[in-house]
Amino acid sequence: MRLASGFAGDDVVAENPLVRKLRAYSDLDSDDMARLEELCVNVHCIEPRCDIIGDGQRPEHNNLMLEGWGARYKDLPDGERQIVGFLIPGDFCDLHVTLLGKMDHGICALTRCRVAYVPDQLLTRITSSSATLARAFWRSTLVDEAILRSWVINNGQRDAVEAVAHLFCEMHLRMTNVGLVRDHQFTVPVTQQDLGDALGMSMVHTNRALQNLRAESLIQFAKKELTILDLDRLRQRARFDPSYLHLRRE
Amino acid sequence: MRLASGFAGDDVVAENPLVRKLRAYSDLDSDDMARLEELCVNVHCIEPRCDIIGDGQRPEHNNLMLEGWGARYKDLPDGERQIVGFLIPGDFCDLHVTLLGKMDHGICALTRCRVAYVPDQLLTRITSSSATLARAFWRSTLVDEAILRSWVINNGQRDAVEAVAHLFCEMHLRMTNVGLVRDHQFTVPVTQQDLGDALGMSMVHTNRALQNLRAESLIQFAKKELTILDLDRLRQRARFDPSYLHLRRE
DNA sequence: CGTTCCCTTGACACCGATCAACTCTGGTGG
DNA sequence: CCACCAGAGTTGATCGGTGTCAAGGGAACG
Repeated sequence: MRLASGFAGDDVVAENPLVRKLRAYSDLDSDDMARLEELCVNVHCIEPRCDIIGDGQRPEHNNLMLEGWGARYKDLPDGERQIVGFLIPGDFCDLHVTLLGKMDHGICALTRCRVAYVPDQLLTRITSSSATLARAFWRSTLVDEAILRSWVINNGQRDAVEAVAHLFCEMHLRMTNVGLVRDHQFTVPVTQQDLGDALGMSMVHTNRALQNLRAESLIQFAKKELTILDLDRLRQRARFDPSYLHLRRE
Repeated sequence: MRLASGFAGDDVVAENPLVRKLRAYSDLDSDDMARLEELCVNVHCIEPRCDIIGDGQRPEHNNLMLEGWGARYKDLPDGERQIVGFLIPGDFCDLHVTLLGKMDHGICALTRCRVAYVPDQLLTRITSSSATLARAFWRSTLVDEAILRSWVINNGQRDAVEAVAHLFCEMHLRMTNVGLVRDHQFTVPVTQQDLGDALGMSMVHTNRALQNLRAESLIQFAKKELTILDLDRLRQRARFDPSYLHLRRE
């Protein structure tokens, strides 16, 4: 299977993104991988700027992102929107949220997305048939939590330029992890408004932080394509420590 | 069993805090509750300002807070500290983090704490013997994640006064949930420095935000005791919506 | 070829950081 | 009993980062 993302250059890249992602945390045998493929049969397309699942809804299945980017968001009473997470291929939107009942935030598509609807029973069947996979899912939720902690730090302790740089470093690793980075370049299909909503700053100031990073020759960012010109210096600028992502390489 | 916290007024309050907490999410039968009690046998005392588990350590057991307050924190290269979570009785410090290997943040005691060391095998044995408990643990980790999202919003979109008010509303509900609130009053054993570290603001400004809330007759806060004078107005001021905590009442 | 969305730039106001000094409290020891 | 001290809280003055407002530019698209 070859994804339409335009990055499918070799077999590894063309793999199922969920498989790619989980292999970063655990060794999977071919049975495990086959089981993961099973999860991705019921695939739907979502148009950009449409909700994959809205705030307050009760999901009937788990949404698994196969292609495209999404954003977790929360709309506030005063009309502001905070983005609390970006979703890329291989990410579950709402793993086990059926346990909680209602969603306490929404998830919307930033691009046209391909999303697999995974029934709860299928998920429980698969995790109970493979302890490895059960652990791999656990690990991925723990990493999601670690990412959230790093976002709290981002909004709390870093200035504008550091915050943008840090987010780019994080997305660079996560995208690499699912094989979507080529020559230090990858798609970041967000507007500067979205970036600001994620980092808790205004669009104007986000723009100036980006210009700052460009002026220092650390990145290029145009037409939703991000190129990292000097990874080491970018990470220094962001005070980025990749350990919270718990990837086996790095 | 009667906790030494000084709040043990009736039998319900005197219950194991873990039992109290999980009953907010799920119906537990007496077997389940007995199993939870089993988790709390190996209890240790931690002195204030000591690490319960340090950044980078590999935990050999799960730490369960039985009494006292703790803080998740991350020290940054420049000497700043960001607190990314408060731990109160009934909270697991590092549930399943053994799956990830190293801790990516530290947890320190804010007061003298009583902490149960729960071996991994015991935890897995108990969750596999009761589907209800397995689900209850899942739910509590999902709520932890929801709390983190609200902290991102706190640091991103709210001004100083709102942020403090929101944190107090959250702690009020969480403390109520484990029976540690009496007459709208409960212990919040943090310094204004700690508060600032949690909210991403300076101690001086935290102080001014507190004075603001006091001037509006919304709270009293002295000697680590917080009294909520007008819950409705405090929640309005904080734009607090309790649904993210997914408690069955509220 | 005009509309729309997104990016960019400048001016200005303000929130919150920083620095510094002072108070208050509780604890310790003479 | 008092002197001293350390930690926490409080206050005022000043500075800088960021938000806000407003206007203009550029690219994609029908």
